[in-house]
Amino acid sequence: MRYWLMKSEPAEFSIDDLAAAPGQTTAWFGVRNYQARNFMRDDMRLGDGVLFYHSSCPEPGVAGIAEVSRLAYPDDTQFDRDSPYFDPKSTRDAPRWLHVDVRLVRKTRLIGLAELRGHRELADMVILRRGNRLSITPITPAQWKLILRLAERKA
DNA sequence: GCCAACGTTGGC
DNA sequence: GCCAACGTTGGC
Repeated sequence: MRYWLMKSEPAEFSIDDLAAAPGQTTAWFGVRNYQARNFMRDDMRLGDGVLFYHSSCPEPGVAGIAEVSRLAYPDDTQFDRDSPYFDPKSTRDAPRWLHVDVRLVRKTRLIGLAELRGHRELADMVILRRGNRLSITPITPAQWKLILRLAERKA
């Protein structure tokens, strides 16, 4: 069992959108970075823990807990000419982009970036490192435990 | 809107 | 295979 942090821009897909989705589940469509794809394709297992992170928004931070509910399969948006995620170089026979499904476990209070940075034990979180833009990053069991504990605290 | 950091592209 | 140019990310 592994743990992950997955970024989403709430203007595009927020924790509330996930809560409102059928089965409170979504395909993690739109990833177009090989490293992030490889995490989904090669390393994610059913039941892996996911921190749902809001990025590029007024209040960036962890907004909820989710879990991997389906192993990697092709991302349909790569074949859709009308999608911003269309990839003309990808084919049905050899799809370039895969994604997992993610299911909501529960919303949490918003744990903001400043708060995350305030914890020495979280200093190694990939997302807190300077210049990091990777949209899917591994979380250690210790980091996971601490952040879940923070989630239970009052805002 | 700014800008640092980083990934990708494409000419050579 | 190098690397400059370019585009994107994402916090501020």
